[in-house]
Amino acid sequence: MMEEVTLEFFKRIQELISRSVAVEHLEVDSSTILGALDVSYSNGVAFCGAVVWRLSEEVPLKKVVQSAPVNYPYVPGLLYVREGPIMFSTVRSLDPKPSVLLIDGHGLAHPRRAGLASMVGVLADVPTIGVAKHILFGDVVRHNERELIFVDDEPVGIVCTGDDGRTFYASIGHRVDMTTIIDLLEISGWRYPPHLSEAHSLARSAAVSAERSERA
DNA sequence: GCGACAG
DNA sequence: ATCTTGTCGC
Repeated sequence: MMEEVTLEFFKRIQELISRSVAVEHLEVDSSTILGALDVSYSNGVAFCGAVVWRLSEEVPLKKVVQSAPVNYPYVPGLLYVREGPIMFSTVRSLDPKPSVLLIDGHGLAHPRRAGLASMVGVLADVPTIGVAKHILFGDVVRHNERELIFVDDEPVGIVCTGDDGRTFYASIGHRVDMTTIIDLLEISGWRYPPHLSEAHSLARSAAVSAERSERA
């Protein structure tokens, strides 16, 4: 558990960074370079898996894994403290630089409007979209045929249910708008982004192989 | 005070 | 997230 003063400190940073979040339209087409990030853990070490794709292709352009010791516990609302640093480092190592990043977590659908996706997006100056498996904050409202997530009476995300019945939550991270998110989900057939599934298995397998070499 | 709570 | 146990499908 973190000290109260430490929690307040990290929350204050979040509030300031949230003011720098830009909501603007980003065009996505077949030439878009899409990146996906996820983190796995093993024995106190975090492994960040990153996969880069050309939206028009079915095979990733590049796969990268970075690892670093875990320095902070998971605290709801402060995931960025735990996963932000290694994601930030991994994003900077990406070449080519993705035109937009999918990040495992929320963006503006957050009590301080600055989830992991927004924090990484602003700090790395890269467009980001947060994609989480569970809701953290915001009001889900039916709007025509879709379920939108509202924060401060503003639509910041959308609730989706893939063909497999699994629900996920996509929200604005940085430098994208709802149209960008909807366009991207449309292209993916409204199912959980396979790019993130790939990043997850990449990070997980890195963690598992690290466990094996440690036991040996 | 109690329940909720990304990963 | 991770760990553990049990069931299902290829």
